[in-house]
Order: sequence, then structure tokens, then C-alpha cells
Amino acid sequence: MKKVSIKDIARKTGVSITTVSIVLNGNGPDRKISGEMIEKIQKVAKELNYSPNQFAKGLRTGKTNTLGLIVDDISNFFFGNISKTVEEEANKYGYTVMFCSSQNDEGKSRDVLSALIGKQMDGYIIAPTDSMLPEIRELEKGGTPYVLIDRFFPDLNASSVTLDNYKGAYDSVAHLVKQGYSKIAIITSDTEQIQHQERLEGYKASLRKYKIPFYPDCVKKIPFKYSSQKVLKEIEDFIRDKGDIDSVLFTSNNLGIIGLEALRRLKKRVGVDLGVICFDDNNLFRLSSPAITVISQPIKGIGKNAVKILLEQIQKKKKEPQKVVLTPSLVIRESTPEKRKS
Amino acid sequence: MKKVSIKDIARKTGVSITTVSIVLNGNGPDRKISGEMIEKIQKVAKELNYSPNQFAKGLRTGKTNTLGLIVDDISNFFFGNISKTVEEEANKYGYTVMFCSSQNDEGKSRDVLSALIGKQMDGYIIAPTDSMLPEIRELEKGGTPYVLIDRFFPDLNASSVTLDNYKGAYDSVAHLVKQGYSKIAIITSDTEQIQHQERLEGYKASLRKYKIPFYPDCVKKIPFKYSSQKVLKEIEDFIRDKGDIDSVLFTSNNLGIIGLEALRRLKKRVGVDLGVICFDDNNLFRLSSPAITVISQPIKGIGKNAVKILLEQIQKKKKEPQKVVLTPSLVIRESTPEKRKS
DNA sequence: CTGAAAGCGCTTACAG
DNA sequence: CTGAAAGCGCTTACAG
Repeated sequence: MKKVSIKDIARKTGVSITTVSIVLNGNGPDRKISGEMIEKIQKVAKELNYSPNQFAKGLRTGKTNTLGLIVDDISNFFFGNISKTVEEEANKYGYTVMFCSSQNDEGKSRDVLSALIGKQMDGYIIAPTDSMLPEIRELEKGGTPYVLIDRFFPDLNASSVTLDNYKGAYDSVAHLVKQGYSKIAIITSDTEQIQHQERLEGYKASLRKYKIPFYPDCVKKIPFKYSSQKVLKEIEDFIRDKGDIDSVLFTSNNLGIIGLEALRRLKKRVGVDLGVICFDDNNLFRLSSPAITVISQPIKGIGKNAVKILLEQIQKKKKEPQKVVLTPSLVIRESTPEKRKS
Repeated sequence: MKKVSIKDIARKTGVSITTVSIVLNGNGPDRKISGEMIEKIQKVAKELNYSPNQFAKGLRTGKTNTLGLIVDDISNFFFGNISKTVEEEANKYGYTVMFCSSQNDEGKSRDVLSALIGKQMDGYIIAPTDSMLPEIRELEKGGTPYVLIDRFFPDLNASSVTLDNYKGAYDSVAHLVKQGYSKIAIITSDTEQIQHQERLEGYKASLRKYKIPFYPDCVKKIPFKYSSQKVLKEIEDFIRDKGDIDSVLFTSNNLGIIGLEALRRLKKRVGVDLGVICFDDNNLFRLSSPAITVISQPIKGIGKNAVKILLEQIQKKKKEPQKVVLTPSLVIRESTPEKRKS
């Protein structure tokens, strides 16, 4: 079936394609097209079930009313929910959003990213991985609006919406200390990503503040690209070997989930044998028994701010990058009870 | 910064845009463009950091090498994982995929869907809701390739990849019966969606087979569009009121998650006071204590099959719809122990 | 071996 | 109030 075009409508209505285009874009009244003409054109368009060719439109105007959201793993709870808010917000302003996952797979993530950027959307919201830096510089050079979320590059002057990771970790440790824990391990990603660095700093600072000695071997860094299987093994080994820790802070959703699996396999009872805090909330943490104390990210806030900033850049050509840092909140649940004297 | 076009390359190399286009599409050798010309053009293209304008390309060729995956809620575990496989598979064949969520929001889902279809991708993989039917008929009429996953419309002769829902429910009940349960409730969605109907049928058939009486009031249907809050309340009320049931089958991931929350609030111990089985696996079910027995969907299989069928339709113009039904597997965990005599 | 030209479907200055 | 025409950046039959 041939797609119906503006030309078909023009023919059927007996006017020029110019007029049709004007009317269909809602500029009829402005351009003083007669009311009956407007109605007629709209009626025919509907009859023919016309829908504009987005390629032609995009080619001509350079606009798509489409935002791209690029994350490294779309099956992740955090991103799933970010996506939801971003979509809701964007829709409010008449934009659709396309989600794209870069799968966090070294070289591949770059190809995927290039492909996406090639789609020429109006702007991008990106949760970047280290390997994306070159592509992001391209965006920058091309003047394409974008905003980074969750992570950012210290040496790139870009708009971003991030979390106060330092505070998140700091507060976690403070809470553990208050509950009587003193041998606190941190399990984190071995990556350059700034947010993990900040979390580690917050952890150290909090220990310092409470005069708890810092043991370097209580810090477990797990290579970023490890498979779930390998991460599981690493965590298991670490916890088994360090028999004297009394609590542990997982610095990401994913690490936390796998960490719980490790504890389960080791038959360590959460909240009894070991206090547990995780970064990012999810259903598992919220509903498992005992429920897990978490540092919760203001997911709605991240999504809303990102869309707002991005649209400002797109529409008003506001060029100075904006950096928003949101505050995490500590949600105390059952995995960090007051420590029993042993 | 002006985007560089094929014209710039032509000017700089001193050939026509035709030649540039041919070379850049890899047809140089075929068209017997001289080797040095090919090299020169490619070098210049790289220097100028050329990337083709997808609108122009799409407008001209009608192809985009892009697949659309439309789901109702992207923050859902099942869809998150489907997305992952679909993307992996599609990438293998040189396609990128865009995810779009219809947010399952009555009227809105239709607008979103229209917008997406307007993007004119090469084909669509859709987990449809009832309200999408009109749009899907449009796709059908327009001859756009698409395949339905997870759900389908009985009166639409479309390609689909679905689960043997009947068997899933049947096997669940059989397992419960074997473990000694006899007052088995089913909590399901009150929707026309065929997969929920099938699950209910499987439940009834299995009861019949094992000569367990069927009590209509052991079937709780929850309106599809209820908010999580309302679903929670419904489930809580139902379970509290029906004090005599000894086990419950939740027919979806989402219902199961909220169901566990309800049980928790009612202080019903899973696996002790009540046997529990859920459709679809996820981290919560796998790692909570006790771990939940589930009917697991072959997510990879669904994704792979969907992409394969879709690409066949796109490429070979193979037009007869293909329907694939995959078999679920019962994963027995701790929420359905042998029932104690009471 | 290479190029001039048409055309994909739209929008938008410009002219009347 | 309405239309003819140019042009967005590409590809592709066709000609030489």
C-alpha cells in the first residue's frame, strides 16, 4: 500500500501542497486560510489516514521532537525507572523518547552510540560509561544538546544531573556506626567512574569523622566488566576470607543484588551476622526479609531535571552547562539493626 | 557547526557526489571505481568526520535499519530483559533497536504508538495491550512488518511469539497439588488479554484433572489499570477475607511482587502459612527468603525468535505470519514446601 | 570507470 | 488568502 502524502491531500482537496502543509501544521489561522478550507483539508487528511513522513520532515526542518536516552543496561532497575520518568516528562512537552542501551560492552558500546547519534535526535540524555567519552566529545563539538545523568566526566564541561554520592556513602557509614558497627567493608566497582570514587571518599571521610580506623583490605574493588558469575565469586571469596567484618556497604544496585546472593550462599544472615546497606533501591531490597537499608536515589528528580535542562538547551539554545546535584536519602530498614554485643 | 555532507567530500576529492555515495556505501568495487579513488574518498570522509544524514537516507531508500520494540512498561523486569536480548540479536544483523514504552495508559498509549509508528522503522516488535488494537490494524494494512510478543489478539492473524500459558498454570497447580495443597487461589488480571485467560483455563483444567473442587471465589481478578496502591489493597483484602486458602498462584510478575508485599503486611509467612507460585522470574523471587517458586519464561528464546521472524519478514518479504509458542518451565524453590498437616 | 539529473516528501521564504 | 519553486542530503537508473 502506497503511503499517502501531502500531495494526495492536495489533489483531493483541490489546493496546493503549500496550503495543505500550512494547515496540517496548525498554521492555518495565522496564515489566514479560510475556515472552511482548513476544515476540508483536515477532513480529507483524516479520511486518507495521513501521517507525515518523518524523514522528509526531519530532513527539511532538522527537528524530530525526539529525545534519545542512552543507558548502558536497560534491564537494570535504576534505568528502567529513570526511563519511565524521562518519558513522562518528555511527553508533556510534546517529545517522544527513544531508549537505547549501549550494553556496556567496550568497543561495541561505541558503535551503538554512533549509530544512535546518527539518528539525529534533538537531544540526548546519557548515562555515560568511560568508553563513551570520544563520542560525547563529538556531540559536544557538533553542538548537539545533551545532558549526562548518574555519572559525569570531571574534565568535560557538560550539563549533568547527578547524585551527591559522597554524602550517600558518608551517611551510610554514619548510620552503621550509630548502630554499633565498626568493621565496615565497602564493595565497589573498580572503575574510573567518578561516582564510585566519590562513594569511596565518602566512606573514608565518615570513618575518619567517627574515628574508626580505615583498613585498606576492607575495600573490595570489583572489575567493572566482570560477568555476574565472576562478581558473585569475588564477593563470596571476599566475605568468606574477611571473617571479622561486621557490616558491608554495596555501592551499586547490581553489586547489592549479587551481594545478597553471595551472603545467601555463604549462609550469612543479613542483619544478624552482617549489617548490610546498598546504594539504590529496588523491589528486592524493599521486600526481601529482612528488608535492606538503602541509599535511595531521587529517581523522579533525576529524570525531571534531565529533561528540563535538555529542553532548555534545545529550545532556548541556552548554552551554559547546568550541573544539578541531588541529595540521596537513607532509608532505614531491617538489615542494619543495632549490633548485638558479641 | 555545519554538518558535513556528501557534497563536501565530493568537492574536496574532486569527484561527483554520485561517486562518493557509491564508494561510501561499499559499492565501489562492484561499480569498478578505481582503488585509489576509493581510498581517497574514504580518507577524506574520515578526515571530515562524515556521518550520513539518516533522514535523507531514509527518505530516499525507505529503510532505516532500525527496529522498534514497543512495550507497555519499560521499568518492568520481564521487558527489561527482553529488550536486552532483542538488542543483542538485532545488532548481530546490523540493526539498531529503539525501545518505546506505551506506558499502558489508555488513550495515551495510542498517541505514543502512533508517534512511534510515524518514525517509520523497518519493523516492530510489540507487546500489545488491548487498546493498541486499532494501531496494530493500521500496521497490518500498511504492510509494515511486525511481530507480537507475550500477548496476541485471537482475531488478528499476525506473527507472534508467546508462552504456553495454559501449561504454565496447569503445571503450577499440579505442583501445588503434589505438595499437598488443596485450597488454591489464583490472583490474576481482569483483562481481555488472552494470556491471562489461558492461565486461568490452565488453572481450572489442572484442578479438574486432580479432582480438586473449583471454587469461583478462589479466583481474584484485579482490574488491569489499577495503581500499585489499589492492587495492594485488593490483594490484602482478598487474602485476609479468604482465611481458608492454603496456597496462591499469581499470574504475573507485577501481581506477584505486590502480592508478596501484601503477604508481608498481613504477616502471612510464605511457604509456611501459604504456598506461593508466581509467573515470571525476577531477582526478588530468586533471592528473597524463602525464594519463590516460579513459572519461568524463556526470555532469550522469546527475544531471539521475535527478531528472527521480524527480520525474515523485513528481508525476504516472507508474508505468512509465523506463530511460535514457547514452553515455560517450573522452577521449584522454597515457597512451595510440602504442606504440613494442620 | 564516472557524472548529471531526477526525485523521495516535506517546509518556507517569496510573490501575487 | 493561496501557490510556484527551491532545497534539505541522499541514492539510483541512465547515459556516456
